[in-house]
Amino acid sequence: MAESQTLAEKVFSELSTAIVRGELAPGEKLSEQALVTRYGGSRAPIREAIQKLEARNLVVRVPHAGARVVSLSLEELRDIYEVRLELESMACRLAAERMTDEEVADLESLLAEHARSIEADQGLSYYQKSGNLDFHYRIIEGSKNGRLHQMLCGDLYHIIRMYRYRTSTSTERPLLALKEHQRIVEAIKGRDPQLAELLMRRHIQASLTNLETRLAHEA
Amino acid sequence: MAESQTLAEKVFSELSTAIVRGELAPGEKLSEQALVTRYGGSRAPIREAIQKLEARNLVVRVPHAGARVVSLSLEELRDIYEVRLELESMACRLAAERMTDEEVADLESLLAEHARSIEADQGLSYYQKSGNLDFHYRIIEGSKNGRLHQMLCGDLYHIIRMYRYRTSTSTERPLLALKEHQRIVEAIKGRDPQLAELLMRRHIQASLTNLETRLAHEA
DNA sequence: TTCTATTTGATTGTCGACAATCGATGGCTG
DNA sequence: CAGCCATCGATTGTCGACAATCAAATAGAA
Repeated sequence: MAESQTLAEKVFSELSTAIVRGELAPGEKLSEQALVTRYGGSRAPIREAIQKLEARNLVVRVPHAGARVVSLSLEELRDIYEVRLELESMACRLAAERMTDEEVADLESLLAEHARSIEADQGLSYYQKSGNLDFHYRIIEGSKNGRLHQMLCGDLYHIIRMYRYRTSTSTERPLLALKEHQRIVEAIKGRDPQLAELLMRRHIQASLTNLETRLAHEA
Repeated sequence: MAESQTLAEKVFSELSTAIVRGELAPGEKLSEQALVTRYGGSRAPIREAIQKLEARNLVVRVPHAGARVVSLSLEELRDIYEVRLELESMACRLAAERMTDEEVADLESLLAEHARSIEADQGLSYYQKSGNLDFHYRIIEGSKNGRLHQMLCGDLYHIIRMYRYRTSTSTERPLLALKEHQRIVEAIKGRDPQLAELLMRRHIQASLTNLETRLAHEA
């Protein structure tokens, strides 16, 4: 059933996950010939896949010189986080205004589930990976702004996740994060856009400083 | 000297300006064959150009069905403006923090020039077109955030300009806009990020409501 | 007549080969 | 020996043709 997608899209999605997972190191060159022998097909769909990756800012392509996996400097990473901080705070404010009561209830039950899985000391890794993303994702969707959703989920998140893989080994602070999440949902439930925005801003800023210290230690 | 650019890029830039200028109507189909006969070359570079246009959200491509010039609904246009409002206000805040004194001085002289050209009742159209863009562009650059610059200038502005062409005939309010610009620069010069952000937010919001009423009248 | 199934036409996706360009290796000159 | 230039190899950009897919027009049955 999933065979209706074009070959270029399949290669694109495989390459995309490979880059995000770190299987292709930042700065590594993507030779069209090599990709042909690996993924099969001809050069045309591979080129198209590479262009799609370029559109998502996962690779950089320079004419007549080929494509390389993007390699961000600390300044560029900070720039991205700065933009994400602003956009996601905005999304949270809009979500407090526009989410339906049902969506808010669903969000609450999601957090309750997270609390249980943490309390049982199970699935800590789950919460770090998917759970955290689920929470943020729902709020972004709750903003009811398609372009905002596209920019955050389509463009920024892939890059952020790509750089998280290298640094996400250190012990997260799931309990603290969960509490922050609960307060945010509370603000949304109370239909307090300004408070919701402020709490989300602080929440992301915390994770930003967290990442910065880790990157500083690494470098 | 400018012949080192690849054919695909040339077609891309020509198509890009054609779309922004409205020579290609929204929703119009872009047949690869037709583009080949018009711009020359083969289908390969044309396909690449179309994909680049898709990356900038100027066309939408559905597999096996071809590419069409993007046609935004009122909701989508509102979404875009909502995001632009937030990002450019953010840029203004950052500019107040990070612009060098020299850049601020240049911005002041630019506004003085605008004031002269308006006072002389000359170049009103110039001010509407390039002048306004120049002002916003410099502030975005002053934010010293490359990603922010890319998102605003690379992705959002083309679409916004595309829809301005159809509605920019009504008499703008250049005098009022100039005054708002001057106040913004004053805030930046005073190194007051919060005020600068607030003023820019109001400034863009005004132009947004302006556009909305015009679109409503048109539809 | 109207709805459905089919065929047809055109458009897009894919392929393999050729030409243009860039980076590297090696030789020549000072 | 250092530095510049030419040649070579490899990679990318471009081309024309073929195969797969979709949309419309046509024919047939209820």
